[in-house]
Amino acid sequence: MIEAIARRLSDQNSLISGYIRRNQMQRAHQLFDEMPLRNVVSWNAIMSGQTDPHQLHQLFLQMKRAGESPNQYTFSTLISGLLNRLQYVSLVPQLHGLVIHSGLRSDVFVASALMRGYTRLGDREGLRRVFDDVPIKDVSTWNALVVGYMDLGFTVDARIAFDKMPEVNIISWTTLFNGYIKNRDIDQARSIFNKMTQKNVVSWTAMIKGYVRYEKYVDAIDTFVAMLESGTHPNHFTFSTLLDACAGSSMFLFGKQLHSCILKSGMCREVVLLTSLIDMYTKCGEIEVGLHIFESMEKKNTVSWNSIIGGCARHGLAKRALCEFEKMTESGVEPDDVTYVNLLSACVHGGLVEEGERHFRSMGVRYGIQAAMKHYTCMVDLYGKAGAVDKAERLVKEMPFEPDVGVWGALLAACGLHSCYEVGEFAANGIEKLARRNPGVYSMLTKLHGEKGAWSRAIETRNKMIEISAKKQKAGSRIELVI
DNA sequence: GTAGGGTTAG
Repeated sequence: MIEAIARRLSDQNSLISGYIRRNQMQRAHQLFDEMPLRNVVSWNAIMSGQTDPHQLHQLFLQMKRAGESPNQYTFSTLISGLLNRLQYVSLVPQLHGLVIHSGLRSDVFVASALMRGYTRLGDREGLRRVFDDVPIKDVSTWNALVVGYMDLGFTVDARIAFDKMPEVNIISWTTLFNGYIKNRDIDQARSIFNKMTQKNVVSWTAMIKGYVRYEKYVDAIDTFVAMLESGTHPNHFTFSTLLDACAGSSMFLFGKQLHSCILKSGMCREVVLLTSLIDMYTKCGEIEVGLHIFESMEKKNTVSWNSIIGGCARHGLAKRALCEFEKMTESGVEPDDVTYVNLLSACVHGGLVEEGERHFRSMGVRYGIQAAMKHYTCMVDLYGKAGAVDKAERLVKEMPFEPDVGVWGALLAACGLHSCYEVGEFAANGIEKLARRNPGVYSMLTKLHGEKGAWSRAIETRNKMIEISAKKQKAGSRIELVI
C-alpha cells in the first residue's frame, strides 16, 4: 500500500518535470495543484520551471509553510532563479545562512549558485568564502571562481585561480579569455584563445563578439572566416553577433549574405535572430525591410519592439514609432527603459514636444520605469531642438542627478542652434567641469560669442582652442566590406 | 523522479 503511494508520487513528479521540459507550464501547475501528496522533489520540480523570481520566491515560502524542508536541489534552483532580478539578489546572504544552517554548504551545485550570487552583489569576500567552504571542488566550482573574479574586475586573481585549477575544460578556457574581453584586454584574450587546443562554437562566438564589442569589425570577420575554415558551424548566437557587426559598421552586403545563410540554415524563426536582422536592416538604411521582417514575426518581445521603434526613430518616422509603441502596449508586451529612450528620440526627430512630455511623465506612473540620465538627455534634446531652450535649461537644473556630458552637450547644441548665449555659457561650464578642454565646447562657444558680437571673448576662446591644438574632428566614412 | 559553469538581439 505504502509502496503504491510512493510509486504514484514518484510518477507524478516525473510527469511534472516532463511537462516543464516541454515548456507546458500550465499542465505542470495543474498537476502539482491536484496532487494529494507532495514531497520535496515535487516542490523542486515545480520551482525549476518558474522563471519569474517573485513567483519562485513565493513557491519557496509556500513550501516552507507546508512543512517541507528544502534540500540541495531546492537551494540551487532557488538561488539561480533569483539572480536575474536585482531586488532578489539581496536575499543571497540570507539564503547562504539557511544553506549553512541546513548543512548544505559543501554541495557543489549550491556553492556555484551562491558564488554567482555574491558576484552579482559585488562581494569578493563572499565569493571566496563560499568557494573555500567546499571541501571537494569540481571544475564548475573553479570556473565559478574565475568568472566571479573576472566579472568583479580582478583579472590577476582570476588568472591565479585558473593556473591553480586541478583540471580545466573548454569552459574554463572560454571563461578566462572572455573575462579578459569583459575587462577590455582584447589582446590578452586573443593570446589565450590562440593557446586553446580545442575550440567550439561557443568559444569562437565569444571571440568574435569580443571584437565586435570593441568595434574591431575586420578582426571579427577574419575570426569568423577562421572559424568556418576550422570546420566549426555557426549557430544563432554566432549569426546574431555577426549581424551586430554589420549593424555597427553598415556592412549591408555582408548583412544580406548572412540573412540568406540564416534562411537556408532553418534558424530563421529565432526571436533573437529576427531582432538582430531588423536592427541590421534599419541601421543600414533599409527601414522598409526591417518593418517587413517585424510584421512577419510570430512572437515579439520587448527587445523586438524596441528595435523597430528605434529603427523608425532613426529614420525620422516619429509618428510610426509612436504608433508601434501603442501597438506594443496593446499587445501586452511591457515597455522598459530602452523603449522609452527610443520613443523619446522619435519625438526629438519629429519635434513632437507634447507627445514626448506625455510619455516622459507616464513612464514612471504607468510602468514603474524610473527616468534615468539617458531619458533626461532625450528631453533636453527634445526641448532644445524645438527651440524651448528655457525649458531645457530648467530640466537640467531640476534633474535628480548631476548632468553628464551628454546632457550638457544636448543643451549646448540647442544653444548653438538657437543662438542662446547665456545658457550656452552655462552649458559650456558644465562640460568643462567634467571633460576639460573639450574642443567641441570651444568651437561652439566661439560661435556664440561671435554671434553676440562679443569679439574679444570670441578671440579669447579661439586662442584657447589653438592653445590645446583642438581641431574639429574630421569626417570619415567606412568602406563596405564584402567577403 | 528534482539542480550548476563559457557564446545572442534593442
